[in-house]
Amino acid sequence: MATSARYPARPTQESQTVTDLHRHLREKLLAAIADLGLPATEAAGMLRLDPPRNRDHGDVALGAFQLAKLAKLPPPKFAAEIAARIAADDIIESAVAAGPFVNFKFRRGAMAREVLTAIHSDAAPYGKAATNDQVVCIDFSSPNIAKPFHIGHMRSTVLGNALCRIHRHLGATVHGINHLGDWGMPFAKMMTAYMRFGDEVELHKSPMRHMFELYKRYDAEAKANPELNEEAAQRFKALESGEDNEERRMWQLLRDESLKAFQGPYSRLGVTFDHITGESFFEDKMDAAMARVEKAGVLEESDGADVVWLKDQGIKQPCLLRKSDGTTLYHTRDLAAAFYREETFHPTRILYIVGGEQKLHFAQLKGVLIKMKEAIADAIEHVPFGLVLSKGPEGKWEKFASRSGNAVFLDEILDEAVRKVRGVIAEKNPDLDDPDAVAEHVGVSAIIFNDLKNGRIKDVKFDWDAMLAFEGETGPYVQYACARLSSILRKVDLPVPAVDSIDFELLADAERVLLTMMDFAAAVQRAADQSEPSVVTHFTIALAGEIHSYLADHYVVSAEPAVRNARLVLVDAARRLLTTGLDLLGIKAPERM
RNA sequence: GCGCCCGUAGCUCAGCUGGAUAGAGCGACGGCCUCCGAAGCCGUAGGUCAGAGGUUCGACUCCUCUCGGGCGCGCCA
Repeated sequence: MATSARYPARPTQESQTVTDLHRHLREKLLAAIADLGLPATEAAGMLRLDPPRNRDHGDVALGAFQLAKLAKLPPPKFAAEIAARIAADDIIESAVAAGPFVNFKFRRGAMAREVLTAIHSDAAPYGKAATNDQVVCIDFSSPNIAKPFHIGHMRSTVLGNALCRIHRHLGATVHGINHLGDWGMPFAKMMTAYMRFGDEVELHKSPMRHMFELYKRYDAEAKANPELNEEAAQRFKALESGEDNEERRMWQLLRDESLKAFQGPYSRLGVTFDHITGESFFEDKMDAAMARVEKAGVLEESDGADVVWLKDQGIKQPCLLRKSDGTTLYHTRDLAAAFYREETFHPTRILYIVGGEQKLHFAQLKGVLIKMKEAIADAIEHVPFGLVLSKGPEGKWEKFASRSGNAVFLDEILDEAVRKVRGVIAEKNPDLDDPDAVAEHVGVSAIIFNDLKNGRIKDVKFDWDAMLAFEGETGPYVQYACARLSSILRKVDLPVPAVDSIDFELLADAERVLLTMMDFAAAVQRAADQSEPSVVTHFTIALAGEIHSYLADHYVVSAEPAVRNARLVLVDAARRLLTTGLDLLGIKAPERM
């Protein structure tokens, strides 16, 4: 599909952020390649510098296969020719041919200077892209507020929050949007349930619990009484009529109470939105959206419903935009939302952080826009994620279902995590100030971190033990590194020296830490390009591991002044970078824990 | 039935859009607190990358098929 100027292709690996050291090496290599008589542009495209699997080989490696073919030389011979043409200088320490590879090493002092200066510079956040014209709408969390906030809602919330932060860090204009499910049949069912079995006192006392009870009761009763669903459909029709009637007042009441109840989990998770525009927000915009579809000449009637066929795009199921009773659907509202966002925000990307089971829905949404020849179609991007599974009675992993009652309220999980952290604090750090606040913070972070650790497409196996583990690759592990670094800075009780003032050569023993730090910018960029926050999560784990390892046998406080100063800058940089990394995930780094 | 996703160590997962001996954490076993936080560090054991073909100089990575698990498929969201 051709992309318009308004909706340019996504950033590619080529434009990916690299350090000045890499740029320097790349220039040298291009000169060497030119010296060997290869066509410059073609060769430049083949010039890929990757960190070698085994970092003992070097800091970056060039696999010379493609270039050697272009040069009509055997790869080992070509690699040797390249290596011979890269002279050591104040940045490059060595270039060594190893079979078909060329391995490069940067000077440790140059590496330390580059990465530490960049981290300490206040001009721009480390890892920020030079320019960024992207306007990114992120549609996330978007819970159906007629149901309680449970573990299943957390993924979209936490993933979307992290993606908002990551894009902002890269300098994009971001609109975080909570597209609440506050319209349609689920809401009508809740209204019906409330009017039949509800209790106003209970509703105000504990809205989430009460609505959960109503939800379960409705589900059970509707199985025996299908007319309940008919009543709900009628109530939805009455609501959508736009008249000031009982349904509308009921809708308002339930919506207000739900929204209030949802503030609890949101504030605990530290998640905020730029716009809370639920489906109901588009109530008065759907006629215009439908008219636009009609005008494009793609709307067809089928069994009394209005649909758009997408067979030419390989989608067999039609997209339903209006039911035979005249009411609207999920698709209608998403379409109206897409038009609204286009006009209001002029986005380059619209990310829908919605479970993978809705893949067809978003393919259809995009398909309709493509068929209508709407430019916004190019911006539509479904960011799917895996299900949350729980262990069933027979030990099999199965989908959480709120109706079967195995749903776990998010608050319960957070409370459990906080309780456990509180216990750890009592044991390990009994003198800590305000342990309850720290426990709340570390416990909640552990849950968030756990959710952002694995690739988003994977199903999450809900496992209390893993969720509440605080050792190894966990949130507390990374936060602990931050606390430990802060502690060292406190103990030294000296201002962190100016970066320029230290002898960078003294940090040669921290090469693994420095090398890991250099990966940060690329990690953030990749996380944004692929909508994959776990890349950042893994970065924080890696850096925490390297700094912990370094600290085990490199003392700061007792080192001689020149070494101490250099290490202070390193420690401060590691703390800053870990803090930034965690911040991108929506987690704060504690000074003490 | 059709479409899509997943399958890597006992468990939970990485593997940077094909590259050099497949890496972590947990669990197991063994070490390290008379210098900065042991929520830590160091080491040992553990893998025919589900299976079979194919493409390639080179495949965990791409293609085809098979097996296993999951999700989706017209008036729900």
